[in-house]
Amino acid sequence: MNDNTKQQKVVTRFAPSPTGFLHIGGIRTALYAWAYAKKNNGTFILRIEDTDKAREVEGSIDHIIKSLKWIGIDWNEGPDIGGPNAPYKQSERLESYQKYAKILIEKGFAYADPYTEAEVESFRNKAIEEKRPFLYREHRPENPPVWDGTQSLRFKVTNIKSYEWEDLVRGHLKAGAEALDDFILIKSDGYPTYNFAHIIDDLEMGVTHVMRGDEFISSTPKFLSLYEALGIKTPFFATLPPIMGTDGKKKLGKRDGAKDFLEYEKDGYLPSAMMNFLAFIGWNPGIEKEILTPEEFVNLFEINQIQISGGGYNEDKLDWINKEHIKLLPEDELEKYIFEWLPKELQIKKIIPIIVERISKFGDIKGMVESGELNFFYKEPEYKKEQLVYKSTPIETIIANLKSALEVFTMTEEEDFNKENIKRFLMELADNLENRGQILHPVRFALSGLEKSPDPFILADILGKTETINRLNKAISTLSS
RNA sequence: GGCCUUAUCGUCUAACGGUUAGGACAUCGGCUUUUCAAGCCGGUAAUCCGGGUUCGAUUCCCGGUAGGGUCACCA
Repeated sequence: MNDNTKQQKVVTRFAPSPTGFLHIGGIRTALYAWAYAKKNNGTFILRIEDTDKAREVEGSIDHIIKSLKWIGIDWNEGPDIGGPNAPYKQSERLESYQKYAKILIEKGFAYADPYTEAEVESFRNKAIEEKRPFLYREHRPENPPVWDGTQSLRFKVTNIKSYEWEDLVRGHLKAGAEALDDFILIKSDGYPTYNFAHIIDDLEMGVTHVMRGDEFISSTPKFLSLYEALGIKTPFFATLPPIMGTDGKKKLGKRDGAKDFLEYEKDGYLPSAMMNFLAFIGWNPGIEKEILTPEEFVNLFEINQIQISGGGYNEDKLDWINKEHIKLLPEDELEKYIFEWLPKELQIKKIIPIIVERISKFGDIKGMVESGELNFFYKEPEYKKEQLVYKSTPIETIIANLKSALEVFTMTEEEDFNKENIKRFLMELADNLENRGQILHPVRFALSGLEKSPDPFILADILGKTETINRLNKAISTLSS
């Protein structure tokens, strides 16, 4: 796009405000900024925009850090690790904002707001009533008082025009002069607004690429006029597409069901799968491969492949991606990951294939454990006599079949009692019947007590010879009673 | 209401004027089969509407429609 882009070192940032948990929208923004910096051997900064004391939620910063770390995003500079441009919390950078505020006042680009909040509110209401956009500058005081820090400080727009600019994702963008107003630089409580603070911070931290959601397009003229007044170069802008809610209509937000990002961790999704999933909401590398490791994603990532239009997300796809990532896991990691979710009694190697094979039925591993499908292992199954019967097979036949299975199992040596042998023995018996279900169904049911479960071979293998025989005996006596 | 912005299968998307409009998820069917899954194979399914530019528009332009954003001492 611009030859200079390649020359300078890329510096990106993610700058959330600590007003609660992060949802996938925020993480996605962080992910792209992180990936872009990483791909270009640049710097990725985490900055906390805590200038709104009223909305601040205790513990948010830890929560943000935890969320980012879980998915595998790391940063070169941030509030927890410091860096050359410390501090990384806006509430600790007040002197900087003061400094630039004074420069703006001196240059005639800022003035104190003499109105009370109620007065401004009435101006606004009048504009709304008249169905016009609210513009403070229409009420700009002629002789504003000297700013003493108790009033809010406003930017004075002098160049009222329609701005046009280039966006790395959206291309040519513009906004009407209505988007330009005397916005507040510093609030009456002494804290700067986002509009002011982020520009100063980006300047001081050397941010080269600003990535954010499309809700900032309309305020870009404000930023542009401030860059002009300060006489500083604008960074590159990359506007990210919104993530829509599941209904595909409204933009995703906390009020319409956006989950705390860490919920996905609690449900047992794999962080690499989550990253893969989020990467594709709003970006596409143009190849057919869709399962990407974090490394592959970073290497493939390009700003010009970021989507323009908003996209919804569907958890079906997330479940599928999760399953594919589970398949990618090396054996030891797979075991570690799965065991984390299993009750102690279920933490045995043989159960792993069952989980890998059947997880997509439940979406996430937490759901699978909670379904009770795995309980057969440590809980003696309970069932009714009829449940053991396959279709309309006579009870006597079922009993006889269970007895022949029992006989074969009893004769099998402990060390030969494995899935392959069990299957071979059982299938030999089954093939002599008019229907394989006449033996396979009752054996499976005797072992699991479930209408839907893994096959009887793996069940017997996991339970072991002794327990398998116990359960078959129990089934036979249940049927005989 | 002003300003801005977006528009391809149900969903996420590929296509940078010429393709039988491709892929993935979902869905449907088949195979497999003791159940539910999984796996393999196959099918259905899309360029919002109307004008223009062009030999030729999903692609470029204009209008309409629909969605989204914004108009805070929130970010």
